[in-house]
Amino acid sequence: MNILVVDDDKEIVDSIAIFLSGENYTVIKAYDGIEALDALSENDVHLMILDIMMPKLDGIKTLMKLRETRNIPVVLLSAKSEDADKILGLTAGADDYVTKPFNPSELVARVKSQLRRYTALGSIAKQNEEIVIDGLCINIENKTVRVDGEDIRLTPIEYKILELLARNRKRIFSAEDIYRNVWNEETAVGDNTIAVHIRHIREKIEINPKEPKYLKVVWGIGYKVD
Amino acid sequence: MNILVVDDDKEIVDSIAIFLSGENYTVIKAYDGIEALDALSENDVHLMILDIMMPKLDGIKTLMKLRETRNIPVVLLSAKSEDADKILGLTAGADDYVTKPFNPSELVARVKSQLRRYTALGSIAKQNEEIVIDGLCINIENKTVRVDGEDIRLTPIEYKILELLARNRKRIFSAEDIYRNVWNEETAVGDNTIAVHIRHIREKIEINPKEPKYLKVVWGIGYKVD
DNA sequence: TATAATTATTAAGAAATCTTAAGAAATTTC
DNA sequence: GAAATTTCTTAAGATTTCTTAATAATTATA
Repeated sequence: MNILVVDDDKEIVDSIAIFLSGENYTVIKAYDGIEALDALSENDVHLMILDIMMPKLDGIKTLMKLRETRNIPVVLLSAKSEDADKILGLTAGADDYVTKPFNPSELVARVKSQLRRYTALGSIAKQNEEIVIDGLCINIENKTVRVDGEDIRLTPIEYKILELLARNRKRIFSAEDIYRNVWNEETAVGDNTIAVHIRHIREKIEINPKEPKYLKVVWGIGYKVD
Repeated sequence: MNILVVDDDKEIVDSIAIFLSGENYTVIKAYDGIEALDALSENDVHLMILDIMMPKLDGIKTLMKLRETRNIPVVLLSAKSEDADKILGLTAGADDYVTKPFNPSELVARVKSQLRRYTALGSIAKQNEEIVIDGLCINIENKTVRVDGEDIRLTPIEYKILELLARNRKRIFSAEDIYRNVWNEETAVGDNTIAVHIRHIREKIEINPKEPKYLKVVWGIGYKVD
């Protein structure tokens, strides 16, 4: 679970990070609203702890901006314990409100409580999303693939590559693009590794791998599904 | 939306009721833990506001009893503002904690916040009595499992894991997912616990654990029942 | 057409993941 | 408080998946 901690006071961010890390959460740090929004778009954040008073973009505005697109739990932090502020924050779409100075264990307990509900059974409102391209059918939720009604067994990496390409139909991905998206790392793997995976996927989903119907190569650029 | 308000102080219950009614919520009242549990079984309650210090059955015990079967949001009320109590309450499965004396508008804001999340995620819990998957039959109410008509004895954790997977048929749960749902905690690194429990469950419910019919592995991702 | 560049194929060893077993630690039961 | 049960830890063995490397085939271009 990835938690984004946002406060312009680096000491506070660091101390919160220590407590959360102790509970095996991954912590991402940001020091103002702009940085927070950047971090949100670049990472798979599951919960945000957000200070209200910050330079550039304050917590409430950041929260409202976030709520335009995302629904993750947000715990507001503030020095003010004015009821009016709490109400404003909660009305703006926060899930909880903690006033400074706070007991770190209480904050951790509140984080757990929010995550418990958010990730609880079936709560993650995943609709049964499917990508269908001719006879190729990818079920995102169950991570299953069918071709002409027949179930296909893909390995985790094979599946991720196929989902990436199918999700972005007609877009061309270089080997490097695929690597970055699937492995989430910088260190490059041997450059024909991708080719090998592509071959394996083709072997499984194509009638005739020599003349791929789904997974096509674009010479000198990369691969695509169209 | 129906809100159950529980406090042994009738004045408090009444004043909360006035504020909630003003927001068009329907209020159900109870004055101790026993009454609360009765009210819960007799009404379609969507959220509970629960005082901690009460005669007969205190708030924490009431909450724990509730959590055995239901998942509605619970806001704890307490005169103590001790952090230890907050943590205990939140750990026991509460969704929020408000200390007396409180600003009624803040309480209403927190109620709204909880309901927003609860209803947004479509958590209206369907409590199916039984899950049947071929010869596997799980009775949710009695927490019993039968395979081909024969009773199977599972330990509490084993049962919870199986129910989780069976309730969400075909959905794949990583070890981390299972951990979060069953233990309400994050996984420690290098943990093999889930694998061992899976093995034990298979030993009990599968004819041939080597070729599981119900509890299947999805390599590199997790486990599922389908 | 010859040549260089890129992609495809294959097989095998390396790495990661899962299974199994056995015993220790914690909890519950009697 | 001892025994039984349940849960967790550890580690070796089995299986699956990933990567590498060497070679073949294809495409573009000079």
